[in-house]
Amino acid sequence: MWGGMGRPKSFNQDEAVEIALNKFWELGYGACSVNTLSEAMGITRSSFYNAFGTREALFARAIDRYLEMVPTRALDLPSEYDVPTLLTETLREVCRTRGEASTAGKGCAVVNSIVELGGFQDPVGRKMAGLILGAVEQIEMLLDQAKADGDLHEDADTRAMALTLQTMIVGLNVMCKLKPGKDMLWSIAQTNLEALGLFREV
Amino acid sequence: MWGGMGRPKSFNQDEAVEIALNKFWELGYGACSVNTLSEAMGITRSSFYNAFGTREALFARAIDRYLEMVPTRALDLPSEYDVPTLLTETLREVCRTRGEASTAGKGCAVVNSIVELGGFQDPVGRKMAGLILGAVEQIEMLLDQAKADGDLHEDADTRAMALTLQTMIVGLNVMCKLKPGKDMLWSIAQTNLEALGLFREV
DNA sequence: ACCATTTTGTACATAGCTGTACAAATAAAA
DNA sequence: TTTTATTTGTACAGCTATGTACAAAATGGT
Repeated sequence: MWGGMGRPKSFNQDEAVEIALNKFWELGYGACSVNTLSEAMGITRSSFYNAFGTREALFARAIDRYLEMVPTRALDLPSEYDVPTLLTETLREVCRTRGEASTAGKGCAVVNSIVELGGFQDPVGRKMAGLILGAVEQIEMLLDQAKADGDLHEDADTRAMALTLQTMIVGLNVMCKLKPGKDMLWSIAQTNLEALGLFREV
Repeated sequence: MWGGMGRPKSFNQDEAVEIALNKFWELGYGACSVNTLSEAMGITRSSFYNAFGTREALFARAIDRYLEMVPTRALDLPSEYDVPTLLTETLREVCRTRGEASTAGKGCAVVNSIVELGGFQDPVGRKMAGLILGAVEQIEMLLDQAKADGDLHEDADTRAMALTLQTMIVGLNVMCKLKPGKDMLWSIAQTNLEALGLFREV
């Protein structure tokens, strides 16, 4: 074979994606120009276009990275808890994370994108909307499991309950922008879980 | 006194504010340049600056206009209904309005602004956040009334319930961006009201 | 007819963003 | 050392946004 491996990148791709995620998260998709992003990454626009192609492609990678750290991730993983406890503890974690002073008011990158991009109107927004609707289905599966476990009444409408829970989670991701601190958020989550008969004290 | 009344405006201020509101609502604050706005209004940028001063000042007027038509407005007005019925019917109206095909996915202008502007971080966002927190207090007052009327248990935490209801309303204003139609939204609202013991069939 | 007042149209200077193009730099392989 | 591959720095042309400035236009009062 001919040819060498070429000049190596002067930066770490994954670190750059992480930086981009934080910018997108903090400022929103539209407010993050290629200038803003590449400057934050410490690379030139030239390298940006070379490495990521388009801003939208980078955004997709940034969201993938985000999904690895989202506080509701526990709902997708196998758990040792029963479903009500899993939901209670996951929501406690959501409230803790979203109320934290260090990430004050940033909320959820997916929710932010949906609102900013106009939801199903926009191609990127549709992808984000799909993530939320997928999460609803996952919660519905958990609630069906709870029913099978005897943790939920046999005639409970798990689809409606799942939608309600997801709506509260989405709501929390907006309410956390009103003022810092987890107390208000946890009061909301706890009231909601209790009303649905899903609250468990560990 | 000297001087005449000067050249009259070639456009209607209130109509212009209404047009601006629809643009802000549809595209978001950041995406509405003075160019975009004045073009939609059918006036020159010159007239724009003359009539409204700054984009932020116009936004404030647009939001005032919005608040006159927000579907939760009924909660601030005197009502012939008891509190649970008022809440049920208001939420039915929220679901109807937000699910309408004609305004598909626009959601709530206040919620959109809070998310876009970063909530309490931004001066404009803080004003919007204040509107939501004020609405929570209004709902709390209504729930206290419900308690006095015997429509709510004496030991109900009206503050926490008000926060929960407002969080659901905020959530609905995001969920309506996922797909059009009122059915999903009303399923959420009904489940929530029933869980809180506030649902009333008319 | 003239004046004072206000709006409107046009122009200007400054700045930022976009995507592309191309040469310089860096690395490995032949 | 030469060749090939890739990244990086710089530059460019086109577009858009911003805020200001100033003359032209339109009105009522004197």
